[in-house]
Amino acid sequence: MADTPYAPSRIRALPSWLLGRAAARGHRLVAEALATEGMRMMHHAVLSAVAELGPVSQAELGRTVGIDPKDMVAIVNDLQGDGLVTRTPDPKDRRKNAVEISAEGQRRLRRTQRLGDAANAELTAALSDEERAQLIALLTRIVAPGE
Amino acid sequence: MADTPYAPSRIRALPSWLLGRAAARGHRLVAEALATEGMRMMHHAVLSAVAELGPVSQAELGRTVGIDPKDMVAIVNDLQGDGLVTRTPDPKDRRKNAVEISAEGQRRLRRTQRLGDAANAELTAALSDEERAQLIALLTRIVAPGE
DNA sequence: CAGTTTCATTGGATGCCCCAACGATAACCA
DNA sequence: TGGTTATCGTTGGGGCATCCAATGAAACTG
Repeated sequence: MADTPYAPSRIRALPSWLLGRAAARGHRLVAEALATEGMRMMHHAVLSAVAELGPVSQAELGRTVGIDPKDMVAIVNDLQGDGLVTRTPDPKDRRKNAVEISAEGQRRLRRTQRLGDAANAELTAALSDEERAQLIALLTRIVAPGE
Repeated sequence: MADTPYAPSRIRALPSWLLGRAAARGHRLVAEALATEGMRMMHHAVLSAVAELGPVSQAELGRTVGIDPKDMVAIVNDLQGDGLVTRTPDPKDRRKNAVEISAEGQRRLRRTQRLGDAANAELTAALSDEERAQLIALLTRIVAPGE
């Protein structure tokens, strides 16, 4: 301990630290890319989930994307205000809103998906295809440790 | 595109998304561990950097750890209030504060380092030693793309 | 010596996460 | 059936981390 007086920071070698830094860079790159279409990351994630799940309740959207119901209200409000999704009462369960993507939402989603992919390509530009696949596999196991 | 109607979310396979999720889990694990010593992540990081760099200005600390000067003021205030660091005016440059770790700060740092290491072990528990080293290497290249 | 830069500090804004409550509705179960 | 429990959307509030702008003091530059 005392014999390593000026060792390079232990913290910088910790997975939690590296993950935080890498995530920050990824967030910045993606956010900047999406901003050119006036979209934010969580809005894009929700829009993508809506496109994928079809008519879906806000609660299920929140579980899928990992967003607090409180924040989901604001996001769906924004998406609806921009005409990207529709929010209609579910006739089968009148508690729920059936959130569905609109035609303009699909067009917007195609553009933002391209932007997101490009940002991710830049994020992992230093990696080969094989290394990128390795990283994704390792991260997946860290994110869902029990599954 | 149209032939994958219910494909699992594209977003969940993006490095930026996985990094965000993994970083969130790492942050949660480390923060919970450090909380048992009444410390927060950034406080621990700054304390570790102070121990490593010796008497150092807040600005250099901020550059090392990647913290906004505004936040550094509050963190050093807390660390000083807990008697973990000392903040004395630098005689050579009266703009700077010379931040230095105290004896109690070193004791605290030893404990929080153990806690941080344990949390990181839990974070990467699903990985073998070799995979953990791979992950660290890949993340390092993502964090510092040009270097 | 004048202009520029750095430093510590303050102020303010934003985004994400968590907890609590509410009225309406649905599901469960005895 | 009726009474309890759970879910849904929504509103409210708070904590925490990150970021940008500005300021006065001090140092550096040419």
